[in-house]
Amino acid sequence: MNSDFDCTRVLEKALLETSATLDGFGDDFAPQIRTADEKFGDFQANGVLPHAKKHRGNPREMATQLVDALPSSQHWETSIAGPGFINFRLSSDYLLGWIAPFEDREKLARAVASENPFKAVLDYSSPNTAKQMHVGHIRSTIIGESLARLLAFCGHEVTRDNHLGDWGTQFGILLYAIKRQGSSLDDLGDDPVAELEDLYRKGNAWTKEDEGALAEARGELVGLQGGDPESMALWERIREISMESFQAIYDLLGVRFDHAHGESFYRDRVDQVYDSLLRHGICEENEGALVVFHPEHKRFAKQPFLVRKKDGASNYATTDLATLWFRSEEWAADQVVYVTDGRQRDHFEQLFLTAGKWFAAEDKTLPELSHVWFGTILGEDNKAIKTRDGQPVKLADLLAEAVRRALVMVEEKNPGLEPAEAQRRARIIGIGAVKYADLSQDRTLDYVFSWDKLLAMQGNTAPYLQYAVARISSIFRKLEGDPSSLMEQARPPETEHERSLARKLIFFPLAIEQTLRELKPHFLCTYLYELATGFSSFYNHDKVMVDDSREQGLRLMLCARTKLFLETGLEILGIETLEEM
RNA sequence: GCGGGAGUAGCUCAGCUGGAUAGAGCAACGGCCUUCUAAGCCGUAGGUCCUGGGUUCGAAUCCCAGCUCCCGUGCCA
Repeated sequence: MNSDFDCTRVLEKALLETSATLDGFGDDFAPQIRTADEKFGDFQANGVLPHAKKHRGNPREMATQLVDALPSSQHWETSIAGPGFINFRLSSDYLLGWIAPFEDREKLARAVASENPFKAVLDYSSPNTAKQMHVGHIRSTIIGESLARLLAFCGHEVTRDNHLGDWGTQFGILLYAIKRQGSSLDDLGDDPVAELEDLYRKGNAWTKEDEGALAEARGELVGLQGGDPESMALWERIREISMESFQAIYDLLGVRFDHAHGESFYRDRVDQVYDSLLRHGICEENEGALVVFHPEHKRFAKQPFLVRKKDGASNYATTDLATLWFRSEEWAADQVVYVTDGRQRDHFEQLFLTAGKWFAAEDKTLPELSHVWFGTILGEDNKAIKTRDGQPVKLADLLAEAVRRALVMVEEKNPGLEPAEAQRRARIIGIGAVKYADLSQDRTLDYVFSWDKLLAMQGNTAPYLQYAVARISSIFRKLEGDPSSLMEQARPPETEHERSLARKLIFFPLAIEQTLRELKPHFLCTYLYELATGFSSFYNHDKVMVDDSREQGLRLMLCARTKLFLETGLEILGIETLEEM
């Protein structure tokens, strides 16, 4: 990130350069620049207080000493308040100077670009084949996509991998059910994946009540794993059918992957994992299974990480290790981000510990590993939505309902709009609403599924942000004259709302940094919402179409920059915008 | 049992890792459309930040104890 882009860095640098010249300050001073309450200023430095405590000084005196020594600047005014806060109020000229250069996406992207770009692999969505996606799958897909876009926007090289659950014991039962029922996979009706799910349920019931059926299902699994051509062909077809149904949802969501190397992709690579772990003495045999213990860890010293079941089969620990190896070896990943449910935290902690030892033993550099976990979507009973009992809402149905509700509003507000255009707007608004509803909440929190929560279109929602963008577009449509030549004449912000909006704009880098640091999109959502409220307030108080060309120039510039930041931020969230709503 | 997450306005949630008088949205109430899109703006009301201690200039945030809910804890992922 460009160092002038983030004002906190500019102020921090100024304070540090000054404090270094002062006798009493020492070299351990941390300015702690934060955004300030608007009534105090734009930024504040809190660092003098703890610093004074540490050095047994008087904080107010030390703050005074520091501020007095600070070279006078045309860019900001300083003041000292309370026990020793240093407040900075940026000058109007500085605000204008900061905002003016961001004429387009390119200039913004260049300011954001990381000095140290790396290769990141994002592992997200990851549904199970032969099953429909339901609301429980929405979080990984949406959060993962958003983080992929964020990393890419910050200049990193991103590989998106859909780690499908396409291999495992369930296929024995499913193949058995298909053969017993004599089903044709090419004639499963309108909703083939629902049909597959149904077949699995039947198969499951049969194997539970009948020993013979269970044995046959196991036989099917062995056959599949042994590469039996007929079984393999069925399995392939199941994968295709599933991918088609997933793809319809991904298309609607605007999600795309570079790869979909599911678990099956690694089925021939797991033996190498056992061999290597055994050779290095990382795993051991225990109760017939191969397990990894971590004696140095208080919990995982006793709680094993199973890498091979006692029947000799691999499990997800094995494939995850093989997958990580592949991503490191073949894709040269510097970072791997896993976006999954929080209930898998133990698994990933053990995976990371094991991988650390394994890579070290193999003398390989371990990529930086991040488990980006999220809370569970709960049913009305406060329990996790389960596929088994009670049908969870299908993801396709949720999205369809979102579009339907948005269409009602679009038609109400634009009577006579062409149906195709109304449909297009409804899709962008409805899907945006669903995505934003999920992304705007801290991902680690559970929430209870609610149509009204996910499909809200008023207040802190995607449509509100999209609406701000649409209103700005409308201004530029109606403008007579050349916007760029008007903007060149812009005077500095003066009115309360001009200043307030400009101030919101300069916080953009902070929001990006915070979101990136924590890999939590809700920080960006909060920022964009505040930017949009700042704009709405400005819009209602200060008319853009005014006679004074310098005043109009500034207001147009504020509109243009707000639009760019909102569009860019929404694009990172995976939310489309509209010229007209 | 052990480990983890959560508890903030009637409801849903923020609160930038210890800062100034705790903020939004929804719901409620009252204003604002012959003026750039009212999916909006302005205002009013609403709080023992689960409870009790502690640490200090200063705590929703940190430490201890307790209460409630949720999750994980060897062959699912």
